[in-house]
Amino acid sequence: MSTTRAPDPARRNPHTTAAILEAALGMAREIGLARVTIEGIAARAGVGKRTVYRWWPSKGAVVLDAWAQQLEERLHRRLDTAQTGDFEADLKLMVKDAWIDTIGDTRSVLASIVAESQHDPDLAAQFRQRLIDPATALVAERIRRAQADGQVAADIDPYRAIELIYAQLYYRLLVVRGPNDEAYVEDVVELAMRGLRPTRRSGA
Amino acid sequence: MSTTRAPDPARRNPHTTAAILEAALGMAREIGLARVTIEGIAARAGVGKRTVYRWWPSKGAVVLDAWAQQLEERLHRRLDTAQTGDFEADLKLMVKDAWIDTIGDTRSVLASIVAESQHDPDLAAQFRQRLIDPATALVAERIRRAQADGQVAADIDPYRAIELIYAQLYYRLLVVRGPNDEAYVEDVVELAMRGLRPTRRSGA
Amino acid sequence: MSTTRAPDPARRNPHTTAAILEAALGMAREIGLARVTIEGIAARAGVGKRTVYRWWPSKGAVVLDAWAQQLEERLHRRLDTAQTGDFEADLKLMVKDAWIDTIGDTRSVLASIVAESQHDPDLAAQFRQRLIDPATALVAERIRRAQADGQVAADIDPYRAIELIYAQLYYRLLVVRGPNDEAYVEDVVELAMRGLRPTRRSGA
Amino acid sequence: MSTTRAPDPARRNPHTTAAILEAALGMAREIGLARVTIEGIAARAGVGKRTVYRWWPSKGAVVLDAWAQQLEERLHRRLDTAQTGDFEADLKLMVKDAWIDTIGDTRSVLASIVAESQHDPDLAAQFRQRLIDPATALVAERIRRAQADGQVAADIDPYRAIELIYAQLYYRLLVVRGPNDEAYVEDVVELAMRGLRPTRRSGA
DNA sequence: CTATAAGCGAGACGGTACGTCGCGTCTTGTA
DNA sequence: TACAAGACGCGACGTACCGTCTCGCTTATAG
Repeated sequence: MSTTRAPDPARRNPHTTAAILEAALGMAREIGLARVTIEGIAARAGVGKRTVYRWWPSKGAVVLDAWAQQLEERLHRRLDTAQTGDFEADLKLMVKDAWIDTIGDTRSVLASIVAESQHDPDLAAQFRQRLIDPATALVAERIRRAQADGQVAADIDPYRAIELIYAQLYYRLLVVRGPNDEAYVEDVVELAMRGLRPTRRSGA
Repeated sequence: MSTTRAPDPARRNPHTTAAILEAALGMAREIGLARVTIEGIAARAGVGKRTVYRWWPSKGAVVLDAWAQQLEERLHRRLDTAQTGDFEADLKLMVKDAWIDTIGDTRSVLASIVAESQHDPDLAAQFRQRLIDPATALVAERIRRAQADGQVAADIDPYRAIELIYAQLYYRLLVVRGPNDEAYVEDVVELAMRGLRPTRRSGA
Repeated sequence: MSTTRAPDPARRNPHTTAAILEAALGMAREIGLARVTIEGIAARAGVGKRTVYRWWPSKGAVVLDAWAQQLEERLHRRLDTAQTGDFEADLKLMVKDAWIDTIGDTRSVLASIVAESQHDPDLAAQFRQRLIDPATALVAERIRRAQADGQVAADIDPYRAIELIYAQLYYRLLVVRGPNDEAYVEDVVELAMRGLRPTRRSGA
Repeated sequence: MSTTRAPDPARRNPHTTAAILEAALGMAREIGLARVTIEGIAARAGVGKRTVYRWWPSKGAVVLDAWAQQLEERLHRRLDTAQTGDFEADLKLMVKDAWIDTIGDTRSVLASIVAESQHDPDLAAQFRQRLIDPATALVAERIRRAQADGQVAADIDPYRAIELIYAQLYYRLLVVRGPNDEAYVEDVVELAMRGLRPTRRSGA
């Protein structure tokens, strides 16, 4: 009974889809998401505006889609292989891989997606679902192992531990100036670890 | 020799200024900064658009100005009076005052100003200058005293300590869902304090 | 290679076009072309400004278009049927038809289009092409026949003869006050005819 | 009891006045009256807008004032000295003096003042009073003498005769393209004279 | 010989309209 | 039915001038 019929994904043209995603991500990196427009994406992809609107609800969604896809390609190389016995070392590896190697040169895209999602709850949800949640789950698992090992205090909520680390990175990305490089990631993890380690004297 | 002359602040009409700031902040709270327009601000303030553009470069700047001014009025009530001997207690008081009592009900304005500042470096600079820096300076001073007291490890950079706390608050505001209330502030400070206290073993 | 593509006339919406033309002419008659605005036309036609700008370069062009179209509808009724044997009588009929019956109540629109065309060469060209030239051609033909008949001196340029007549009408319209009615048209033609008739004595 | 007092002409600053008139005329000649603005005049004259509005009601009035003043300076050289016995020759001299020598290079200013006066009745009145009427009176006098001489038919209204001539010049200025030079002035007068001369047969 | 009322420069102000951009919906024609 | 193309109604952009106003400064009589 709906007036506007839902599009049929089976008939979706993959070349068109790829062209749109590439145009969107390219423009976001070149001029910033804020200055990207759907008209611009469509023109650059050689596509009608209608076609963009058919498959995505907003420019943020297109760019998130394109960007997340690129991240996923970069991602599955390492992460779960980073499994030495030393939790702090592993943590540094995991965070560096995610923040430096994977996100790396597209940090401004990340920043503008977070910005955009402040007034677009759907985008915010998509963002968390596609980026925050998977990354978090992976690290949470490792933290739980570290708690079993006794390398992390048992009374700490793994998700709060993750917040403690990522919050610092996002804070530098979004709020204050300052380096956000490999050395900083190490510092971030070290500062966090001070609070995560079991209190030694407690057992004495 | 300049084509566009700078306006003379001495001739600025204070009633007009106040009307614009009030309109801007009101609209930002009601419909969100993203949907605020300069046209709308001007209309609501009963003012020509030109008058807004004469004194502010962007809608973000107007809203930041209005909001910061409101915060400053709320602010000078407590902050520096929060001086018991217990650093952790003081810290909780200071952060609660800033985050709950002062910012409190205008958190969405804060979020959208940070969002806007992702593609507006001037706004970002203004934001840091008017909000981040003063709040930071105050807390940094207290941390230094706590280091002298031995309540905070001497090898910690006070600014990193502040980041450790505020980053958590901003992370919940901007990136992940979750309560951001008084109880959370306490938790944030407690988690941070775990890492800030001097390592007991060092003296042994 | 062109930045701004030309719009495709085939996709022009005829209802929209008609609404714009009607609005434009209506406003020009009611408040005068000088106080007509494109914004106003668009609003009255229930149309976006963009749509007006897409098809016409200026408000003068819209009004000229609307007005000329109306004149053309009024026109094809008579003009060429005015063919008695008496040239002066025919001339009076033709000019009255054009100036009184056709232009008649829209004289102020004519005046303001001429005014506007003083600083808009494109409009001036359009105006001549759509109004002056066709009217002139028709009368010129009749004058040539009168010259063959011996009712008009053979050594006179038909276009100068037409100027002699129309110039008087436009002069009253644009420059000096005074009636510009049916009686005046007769007077204008009579005064012109004094100079157009063959010099009688020449043959004696 | 009037709220806004009339300005006192005795206290008017002649330097200011001159600067405004010069700026206005200069701009009208350079960019056309249509693109002249009161703001522009004031800026170029180094004068406050208020001062312009104090003494003139519109930009058209300023430019007319400046232009008429210049014409008056140029004018009193000849006109009434053009008094040979031959009316046609005198007429040519008078019209050439007015149209070629006096108005000459400022014809576009004349055109735009006539244009402007289509929607500004005050300007229209000023224009006729300062330019049309004096020029007309002078020629009318000479025509009356020619009627007494028998060089012009007695049954012709001198003002209609003047219209017959000037209308042709204004028509070329305002409505159609074509030369408007010395040769054309001669042609205009000659064509008009065909109709103005007494009908020879009348005496038979 | 002051003082008080212009004229004047400067330009802020509330407005209206400009001409442009991008939105999201729509229609048309092609494959 | 997906798609390229783009017209359309709409709302906002940032700018230009409008004509009025308020501010100090200067200038020129009138007390």
